[in-house]
Amino acid sequence: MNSTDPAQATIQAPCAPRRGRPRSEAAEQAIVEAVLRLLDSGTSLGGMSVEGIAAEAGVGKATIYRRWPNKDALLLDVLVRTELAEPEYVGGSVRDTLVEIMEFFRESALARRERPSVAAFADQFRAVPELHKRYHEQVLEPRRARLRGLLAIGVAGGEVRADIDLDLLGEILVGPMLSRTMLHPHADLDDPKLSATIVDTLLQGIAPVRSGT
Amino acid sequence: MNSTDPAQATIQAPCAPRRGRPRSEAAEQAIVEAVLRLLDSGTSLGGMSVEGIAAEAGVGKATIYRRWPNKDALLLDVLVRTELAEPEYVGGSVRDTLVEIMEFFRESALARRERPSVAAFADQFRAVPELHKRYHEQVLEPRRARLRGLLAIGVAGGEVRADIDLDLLGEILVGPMLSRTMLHPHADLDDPKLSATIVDTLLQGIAPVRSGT
Amino acid sequence: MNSTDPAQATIQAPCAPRRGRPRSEAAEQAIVEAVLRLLDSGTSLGGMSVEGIAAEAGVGKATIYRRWPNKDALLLDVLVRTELAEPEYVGGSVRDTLVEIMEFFRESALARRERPSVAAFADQFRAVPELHKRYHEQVLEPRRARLRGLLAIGVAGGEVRADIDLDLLGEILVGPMLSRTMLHPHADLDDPKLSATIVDTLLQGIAPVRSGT
Amino acid sequence: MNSTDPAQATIQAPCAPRRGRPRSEAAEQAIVEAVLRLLDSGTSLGGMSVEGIAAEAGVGKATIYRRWPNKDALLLDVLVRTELAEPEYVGGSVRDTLVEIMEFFRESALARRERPSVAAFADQFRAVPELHKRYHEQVLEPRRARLRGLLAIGVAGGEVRADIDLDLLGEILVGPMLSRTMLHPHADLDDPKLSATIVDTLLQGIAPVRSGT
DNA sequence: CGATAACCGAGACGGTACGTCGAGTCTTGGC
DNA sequence: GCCAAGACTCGACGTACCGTCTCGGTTATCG
Repeated sequence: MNSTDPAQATIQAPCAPRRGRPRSEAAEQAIVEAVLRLLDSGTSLGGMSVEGIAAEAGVGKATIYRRWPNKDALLLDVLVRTELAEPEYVGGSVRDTLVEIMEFFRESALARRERPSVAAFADQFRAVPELHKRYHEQVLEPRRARLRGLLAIGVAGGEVRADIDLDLLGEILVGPMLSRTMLHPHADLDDPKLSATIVDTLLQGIAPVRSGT
Repeated sequence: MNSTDPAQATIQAPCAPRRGRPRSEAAEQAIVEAVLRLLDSGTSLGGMSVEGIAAEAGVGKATIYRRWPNKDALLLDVLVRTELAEPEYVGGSVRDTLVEIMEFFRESALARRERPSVAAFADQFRAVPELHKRYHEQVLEPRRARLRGLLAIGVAGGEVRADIDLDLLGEILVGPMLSRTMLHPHADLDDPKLSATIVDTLLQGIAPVRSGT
Repeated sequence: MNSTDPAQATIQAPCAPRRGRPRSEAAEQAIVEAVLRLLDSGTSLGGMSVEGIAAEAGVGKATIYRRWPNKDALLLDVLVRTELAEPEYVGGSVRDTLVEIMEFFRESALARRERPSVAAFADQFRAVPELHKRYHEQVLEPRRARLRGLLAIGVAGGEVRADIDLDLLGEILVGPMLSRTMLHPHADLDDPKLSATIVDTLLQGIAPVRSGT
Repeated sequence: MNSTDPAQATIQAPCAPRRGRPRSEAAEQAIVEAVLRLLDSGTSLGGMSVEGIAAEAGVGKATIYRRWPNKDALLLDVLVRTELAEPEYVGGSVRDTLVEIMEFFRESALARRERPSVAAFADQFRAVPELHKRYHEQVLEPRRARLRGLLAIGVAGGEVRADIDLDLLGEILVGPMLSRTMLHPHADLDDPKLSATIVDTLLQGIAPVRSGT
């Protein structure tokens, strides 16, 4: 990822006009799929070029720039679109649901299509606030809200202590997955017990069982 | 950050020859300092160019490429070199030492010089294993070992449960700092109570104090 | 003049495509004129850089490389384009026409724009046959054919002996001009009688008038 | 051939110092031979680099620059040194001697070692007067003087007309060889009758035998 | 139904940076 | 003061992309 840096750019999803020939739905799809195909064929997100994408998609460069203001916006959009849909967590104890959530993160991280990874944008998030804003609004905040809701239920049901910052809790939970995605991209994510271990460790704490016991 | 991607590159610190005019120590320093100076003056890590660095350092491009195989290697090297030195954690309870460690991470993340941030490399770590290897060996693994040692003391002293994967524990601890650096680079890191909160949350667990007790 | 030597390069005049935005006629002209302007301002052909030309022309380097495969091809093309147009030699005796032709060569050699001189390519002609081929086809052969035609008329009209290799004759005639361009570039070319002297010397021979006379 | 052009450089043969260790004769020879060897192995004069020469000669670059002020000076020096020694023209008619001289030129042009050809310097002669001066003094002028002497004998003996500029005559004679070296480097030089043809053509003139006869 | 506005693929445009190479100079240790 | 080796600065090479701008041609919708 680079762009010439000046960190301006207004990141936005494709914006529609009103008159004349309408934009080709097919072209848009071809572009996104071309990115995915290139990713599959070994190109890293950062090593992607708009020219390459256009060629792979059989599309003119202008057709891309008509839809996204720049390369980063396109790539981030692909990232957002390929975010796995988080399942509805309906029944069960809060503990079990937390494990389910962690499993979702683990599988997301494993997913072949997860390759367009947030990692590629971490640096841009700092430099291009719009980029971060978009990802935050579309992915991070909804996820965080959902988690907060769940934990609130846990608090109400007595499964979770009431004096805890729920957002911080989310960050702690996500920590290991994030660490393995960002800092140790070759780390092992295959162990299906990982999620349960994390949740239980956090629930029980790491200090030996207290007092009277 | 980009490079032409092919993810080959042999990342290594400048390797010295033995015959002929020796490499100029001054030049090397000038280069690293030029990077830092550019960072200060607003250039983002990703927006840095070798040509700009050479100019700022008053050095020929070849002098840079003689020492590092490409831009990324140089930038990573600067990142490694500017990593704050982790203090010796000598006395006190394990809990207090953990808080100190977290404070170190928080301050690192805040530090002006932290701007050459890991975030810029997260994507490269996936694509260029040598890059990751170097960072892992020089920064991550030492840090992890230190943490493991400390937690082992905690286990021995009865402050930490014995049945926990210490590396995983490290990942959990670091989680919030990582999350705020990578995913929420504009997040608040100023609260000095944050470290204690995280450590204590983890020590006590988030489930209400357990029964019979 | 140098290039990295390997003497491959396919020298050709700018070749047009058929689809997409057509090549800018203006850019092409700007490039050639920039070369000429630089020549005027003192830069020697050999000391010319593509970067300098691009800058002077207000054009991207790629725009140059899109049209010519390398620096030498561009420079040769400029040389060919600035070759003075040989006048039509219509009336008069063959002797007078030969003098006219020699005058043309003399004036070409003198011409300000003659500065992009063949001399700069003499070495390349040996190493890069395509370069020579192009110059031969576009400049040398037409000139030689014209000369051959004229001399043939001379033979028919009894002004020139019939047993002479007309191409060799051409080489002999051109000799002094070539010598002064290549070996004695500071030699005197101002004497307007030079051409007549050469032609008459050659017509009459250098041996004293023969026999009966 | 290029150099950064500024056409200054003081061209001179290796100039000796006075104190300390004397210059290695062997090194000098190794350098010249390295150039010749590179020429043999296909490198063109223009495509030669000082670094390559130094490597081929097993010599430091400084050792070269201690002897010649720059690349062109070295190359010209090699050119001058490899100039074939012109034979003594002792007996026979002036016509026969002229043919011998032309043969010498033809063989020089053919000679394997003639590859370090004047052609490579034609452009530099214009831009770097010192370069031309040296070649002129060491090669061209002696040759011209010898020719002038011979022709003077011819005039005295009645073989050559008295009213002719002898230097111009030399240029006319050399013309075809020069043309074939410079403009038609792939031209045929194998015909041993060529020299006689040129000389006789010039002696007799190209106009039909004159009147009264 | 014909005009017209916005689309489309292709590819050229001015730029910036890449990583490499070479020129001519400087600096080691060693003879 | 020489030597080989190889550093140094500088500047150009030819390539690759960026984001923009034309081309000629196509396709919906409006008048």
